[in-house]
Amino acid sequence: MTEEGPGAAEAVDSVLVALADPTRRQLLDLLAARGEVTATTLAEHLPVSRQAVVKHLAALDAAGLVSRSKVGREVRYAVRPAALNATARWMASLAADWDRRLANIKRIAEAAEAAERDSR
Amino acid sequence: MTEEGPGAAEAVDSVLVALADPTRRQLLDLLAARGEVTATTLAEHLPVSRQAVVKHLAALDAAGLVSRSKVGREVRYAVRPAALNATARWMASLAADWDRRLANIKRIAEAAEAAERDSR
DNA sequence: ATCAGATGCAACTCCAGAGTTGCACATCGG
DNA sequence: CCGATGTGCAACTCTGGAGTTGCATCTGAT
Repeated sequence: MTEEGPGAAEAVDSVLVALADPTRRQLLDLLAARGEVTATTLAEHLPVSRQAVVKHLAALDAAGLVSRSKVGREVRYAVRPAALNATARWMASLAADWDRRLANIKRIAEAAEAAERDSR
Repeated sequence: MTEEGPGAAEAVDSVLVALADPTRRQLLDLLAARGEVTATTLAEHLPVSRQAVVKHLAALDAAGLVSRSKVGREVRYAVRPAALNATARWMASLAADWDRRLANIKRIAEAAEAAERDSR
């Protein structure tokens, strides 16, 4: 385990940074609900300009969370679940790792306490 | 579903924001590896000042990712897996939701294509 | 009592990124 | 061809957060 190919750490980083912004999460919600949508259409449903939406979509694209496809003169974006899934698994394994270490520490602490009790 | 108590969205937000910073992730790594550590000790293993570490720990504490415990004159921090686990589950269900919607959209698109083929 | 180590508080600098505006460039419809 | 719509590019402002420094405060040890 802990072997998920080169650049895995950077991928997780970009996904976390992307998800940290509430506007970007809202964009992902809209994309998940509507399928393929253009930046202009998305901007109509948000309190920010089209350019701001475009920048956010660029960040989401760099993180692998959305896909771009040009259709005629417009660019349609769609949600891409793979990266989110990978990050969710990374997070779950990290939490499991913490649990394991905490159990270890607790065990050691109890052993030390027992030794202390015996010594006096 | 989608009913995880009041403030669930804010909790997820604070966890994502906390995890978005590389220094804070490094702090979590150190805490997971060493158990209970003080801010001063953590700062010795990082390229930033103790005050910076304290601020990061405050953010992690607010997100529920670490716990504080005063022991004499020092304050020891420890990792707390629950919040990370909850966020991992939230993320996994979100990814599953996207998958479901994408499957739906694909089905509709294929049905439309079939209708198009029949009509001509 | 006193010194040293640890934490808390406050004010400050600095910069990445969120958002904007303006305009140039492509493309579709008539 | 021409107007309308959609996109791309660039420069700009501005706020929040990351980091620092200085000092005050508290506690443990000799």
